[in-house]
Amino acid sequence: MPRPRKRLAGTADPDKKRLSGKRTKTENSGEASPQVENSSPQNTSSSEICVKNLSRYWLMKSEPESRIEKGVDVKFGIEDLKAQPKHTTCWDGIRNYQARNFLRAMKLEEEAFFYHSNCKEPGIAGLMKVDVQFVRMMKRFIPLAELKTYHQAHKATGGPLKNMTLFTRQRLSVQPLTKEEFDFILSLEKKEPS
DNA sequence: GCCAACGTTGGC
DNA sequence: GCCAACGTTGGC
Repeated sequence: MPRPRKRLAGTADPDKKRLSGKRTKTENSGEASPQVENSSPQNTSSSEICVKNLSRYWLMKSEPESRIEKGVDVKFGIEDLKAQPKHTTCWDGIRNYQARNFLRAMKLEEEAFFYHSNCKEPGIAGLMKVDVQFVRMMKRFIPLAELKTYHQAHKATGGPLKNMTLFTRQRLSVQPLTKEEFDFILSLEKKEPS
């Protein structure tokens, strides 16, 4: 069943459902499993993503445009994050196992890109730190199309975005980035839009 | 709004 | 455990 991406919750709200909110029976393993940070480096999935998991940089998707789902507007763009008390929100509403495991693997203060999805212009809008708090806008919006162009080129040249999860794992709403990917994307801010 | 990709469900 | 049907994600 639905209940996709982010649904906001101010700092002040204790009630709301947390990201671990139990739903149907199918939750199995995911729920019971404890912190990922504990000694056991249990494998989440593909080894490749596991490795990235150690990189401690993230990309999190959210929809900046209004869309009603089950009577609730799922809109939550970077401006909405900024508008939260303390610029902070709690990232709930994630059901996909893999995405949830990544949420659990995050540590405070790690950096994450805020990605706008399912909208007119998809792409990376800003920076957050895990907490989840707004840090700053990108100096310029980095469109998906531009990232895709680099991804394609890097597949041939072995550049930093050659394995970017955004393109290799479609539909994953919380994903890890390598330091190389993260730094390269930050470097794009200073470049002219391609 | 369309639809490809892909995750989930459930019958067998 | 297989796999068809179904539901969701998200670009275009």
